[in-house]
Amino acid sequence: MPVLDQPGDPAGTCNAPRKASIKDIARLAHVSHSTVSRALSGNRQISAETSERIRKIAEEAGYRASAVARSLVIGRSNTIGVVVTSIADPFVGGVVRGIEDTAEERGYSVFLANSNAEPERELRVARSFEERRVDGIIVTSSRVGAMYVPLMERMHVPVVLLNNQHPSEFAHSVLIDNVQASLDATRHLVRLGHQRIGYLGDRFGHQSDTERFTGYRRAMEEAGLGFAPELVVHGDGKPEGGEQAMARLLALPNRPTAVFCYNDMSALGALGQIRAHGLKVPADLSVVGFDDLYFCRYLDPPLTTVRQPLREMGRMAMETLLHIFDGPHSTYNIKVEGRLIVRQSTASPKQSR
Amino acid sequence: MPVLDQPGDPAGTCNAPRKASIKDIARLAHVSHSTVSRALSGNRQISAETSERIRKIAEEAGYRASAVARSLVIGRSNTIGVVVTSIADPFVGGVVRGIEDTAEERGYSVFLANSNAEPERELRVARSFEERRVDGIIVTSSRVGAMYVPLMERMHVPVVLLNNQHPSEFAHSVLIDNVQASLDATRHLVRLGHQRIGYLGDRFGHQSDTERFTGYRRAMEEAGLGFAPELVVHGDGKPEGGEQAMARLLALPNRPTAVFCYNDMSALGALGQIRAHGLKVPADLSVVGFDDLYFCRYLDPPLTTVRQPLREMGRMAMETLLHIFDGPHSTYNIKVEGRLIVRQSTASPKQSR
DNA sequence: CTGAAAGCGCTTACAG
DNA sequence: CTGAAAGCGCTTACAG
Repeated sequence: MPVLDQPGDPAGTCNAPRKASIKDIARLAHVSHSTVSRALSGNRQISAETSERIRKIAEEAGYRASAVARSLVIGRSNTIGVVVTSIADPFVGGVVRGIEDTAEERGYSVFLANSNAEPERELRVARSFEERRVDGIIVTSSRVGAMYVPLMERMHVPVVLLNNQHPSEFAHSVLIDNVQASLDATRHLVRLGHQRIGYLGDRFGHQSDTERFTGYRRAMEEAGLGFAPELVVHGDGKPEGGEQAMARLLALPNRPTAVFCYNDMSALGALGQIRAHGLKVPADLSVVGFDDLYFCRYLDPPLTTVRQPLREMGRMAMETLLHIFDGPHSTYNIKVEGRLIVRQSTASPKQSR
Repeated sequence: MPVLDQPGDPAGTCNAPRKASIKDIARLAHVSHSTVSRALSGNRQISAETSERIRKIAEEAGYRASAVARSLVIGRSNTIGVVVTSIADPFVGGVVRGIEDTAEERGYSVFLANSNAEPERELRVARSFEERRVDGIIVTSSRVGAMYVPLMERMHVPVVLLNNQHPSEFAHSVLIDNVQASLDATRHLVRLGHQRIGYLGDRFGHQSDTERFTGYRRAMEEAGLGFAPELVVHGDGKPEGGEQAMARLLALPNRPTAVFCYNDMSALGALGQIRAHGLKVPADLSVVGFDDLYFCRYLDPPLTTVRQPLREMGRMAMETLLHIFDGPHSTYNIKVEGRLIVRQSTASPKQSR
């Protein structure tokens, strides 16, 4: 087994000796480092035997090419940056899984960063991605998607917005058809006979919230049920906010018989609050969520919700990036269909008399 | 505003023009690129006015230093690699949040990769991290923690194992005191008066499963309840597996009155199965989980479980890495205390006569 | 206080 | 088929 000489560290005292470089392998193989580079990158000009010999030597020496040196030379890093609000959010987790799976298959590494929905941190993250020379960026659920436009113009790096959208030459997007999905969800409640239907939204003004509210309102109006502002409350997209918002709905003198929630996390909190008030779902109140997170079918009662294909959406976002990498790009705005999954949290309202 | 000349792309036709480099700034500022480098890195030798002037020019030119070039020179990348089974797993999400928050504070970027619990993919990921020249690696819930030892010896990069452990000069670990925690959990059930207590484990042989089983068994024996092999079943750490394993317990002629589950995800499936059999929790069966994922307190009934401080554990893993980076390192084996959170899914068994 | 030079570990025209 | 040379964008001794 070939041994590298470690100049300056003869006794191996230094606990982080230099890693083998292409030059070390060249010396070991008695060829130039250019030849090593070619052999290892599968250049077919190098004779098969030389290639094989070099490859074996490199293997035995534990040589691993430096992606950082290569990136510097070729002007691409084969990395992408993913910025999420919080990776602890199960929606985000599903999406990132799809992104990373696809990236890994295609030889890309992914940088992950949480913005915690703080614009200032999101800016820091964007700057760091820029310094890292990522080849592309995927952003989920940003409230400052517009921020990326100048960034992209300077970086000349494509950005895919997931779960929100911004019209721009550089910003691509993957998102669910929120209006249609929430139209479906609300119509489902209407069809069951509900007349007072609440909307439990998100107070942060995400585009997805606006669109889901639009679908809700449209369904109400087309059913001739009008629009009652007191039936619209806002949480924070998390269980805690759902709890509080639901409390406001329950405090109403004439409370709704059904609630459509912005997302499953909000619905989780809403369900807890309903239970705390001694009410039953769906007997007293029907509840619909959005996302179809993994826990929905295990709740009691199992939650009716709109399924978003999270992994698939993540995959699409990454594939969009890949398309843009190897070709002249138009702007991609991919719209995914949601699907209403009816479970036992929705039923016809009790007869009131 | 200074303008860079873009040699070879006069018309700006190329859609990815070269980013400004230190040389461009040097030309604009009429100084050497060494001076630019020093000014921008805050070297105090450069006169304040020159520094300020250069900084302003760089800012206006939209200059962003290349972390990849810097990494090559300084021999550190200021990145870490995180390998997880699946980022869609809520346990993992919590931990990674803690890791990334800490990394970001300290100027480190994080590479994230899913292993999907496939040893072969885990190997690919490790190789890719090696090529990326990450400064450290954090691995959660690996079943092949031992695999990292040769890798680390070659890379000379510290590895922190989270939620599993391997004795080695290079492998550090952060994990909960599983034996104690499951001792607490099982004793809680014993104290409530349960005698037939099941253990719903994980079939993949994670170290954490072995340890939790040990705590369970010890508690059973110290209570003089002995050990009944038919009361031990195995899921897959996910709701589906929990469902199936629970079905086997419920099919027993003399079924248990309480079940301690390996984790909350398994418990979620178990609860669904219990309900499907028309049984009530806790009246017919008490259930205890492990992890205290965010949904536990919103279940019906809210789940008694052992809280693991996920974010905090992630933070500790990253801090361990940071300690090792700047000092001579001993081996860190950090043990965290779990805490039993008693909710309404556990109660005394019904009197059988 | 500033500059010229060397070098980090690769890739890739350009010769031969 | 292989090598010598240049260069990617930085940092940092070494001079002055």
